[in-house]
Amino acid sequence: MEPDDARSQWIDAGLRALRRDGVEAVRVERLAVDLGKTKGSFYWHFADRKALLAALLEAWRGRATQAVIEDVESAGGDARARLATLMATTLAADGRLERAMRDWARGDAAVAAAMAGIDDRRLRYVAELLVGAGVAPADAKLRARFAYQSLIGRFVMAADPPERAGRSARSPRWSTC
Amino acid sequence: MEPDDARSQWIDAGLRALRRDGVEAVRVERLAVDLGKTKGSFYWHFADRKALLAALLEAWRGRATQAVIEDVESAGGDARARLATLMATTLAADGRLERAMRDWARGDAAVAAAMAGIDDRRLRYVAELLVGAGVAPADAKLRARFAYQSLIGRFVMAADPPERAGRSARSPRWSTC
DNA sequence: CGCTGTCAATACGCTACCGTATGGAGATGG
DNA sequence: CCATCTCCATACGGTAGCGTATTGACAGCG
Repeated sequence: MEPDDARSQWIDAGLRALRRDGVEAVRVERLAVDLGKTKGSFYWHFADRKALLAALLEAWRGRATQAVIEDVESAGGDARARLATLMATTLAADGRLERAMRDWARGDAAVAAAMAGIDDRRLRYVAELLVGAGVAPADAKLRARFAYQSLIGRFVMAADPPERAGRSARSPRWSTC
Repeated sequence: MEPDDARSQWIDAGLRALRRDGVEAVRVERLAVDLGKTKGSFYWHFADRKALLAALLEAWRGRATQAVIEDVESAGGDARARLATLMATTLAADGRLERAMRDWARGDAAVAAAMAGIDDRRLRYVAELLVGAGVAPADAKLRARFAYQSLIGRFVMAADPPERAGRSARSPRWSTC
């Protein structure tokens, strides 16, 4: 977990490549050039390219949901406030990695399963917040799904994903839909 | 345009590969095997792989928007009915090609531009239908965007895209959101 | 000083592709 | 009958990338 660990360097470089150009760009020899190392190092730390990809998936999974939820929870406030925090956080987030992961999920069952789990977790969290904000439980699931899908759609549609769009005022009025 | 035209066969095979496994899977020699031909044929009909990809983009662009809109328009009914038709049609559609195109758009400016144009066209159509259904023009754009994004999100999220889900009853109540 | 474990560089073979060059079969017209 | 045009097959050279094998640098330790 030490940041100067060579293995972590490979993983970081892999995540950068994944974020920038998708899974197909995660190439052992390219990362080696990026890091100023050679394949000899890589194959010391990883069995093969597949092992690196697995590590990337795992690294991302840890940060994908837990971090955001914890941030929102720690920010406090009532359900409505936390919902706003969540939306602001998510809308301001960089969707590139998310997008690359989703691309990757098509064609890799393990990644697809991880994505499905993460989607489910996020959906349950949003629905829970909605219920806390006074939405009828039956409607909450539907609305959560609708809102979440719209968010994903936004990320996927964006030619150049938000990346830190600055103003978040242009966003739809989530809480009123 | 004749369906038994050899060039069209290459394009169809390319679209199949694109749909199944994304742009990266559109490989000249693979398609050649699929078609029981060889590269000699391919390079007779296309200058290079890039030319095939351009043809794929063009082929898809023709069918992506125009066809759906024409279908809905020809089905008739008032704006509300046409909106329902559109939703039913789109929800029942196979999103794999759509998804592959969107993946492809990240990393290819021309594809991204085409996608943006298509998104815009669809959005304007949905907004127009919403206005016809009595929604205030100012709200129509917002709602159209929200609904459309949600649709894209649905396609992208689906681990195994609808493909022809049979029942479309489980879908959210679009017209009431 | 040797020994050993850790990490990295170099060199190699292999596969999957791309694009080109060339030849050849079959039709069609003079 | 031959000339030409269309369409495809075969053969080739080149590149990118994977994974392996081998060697070396360096540190800690006995």
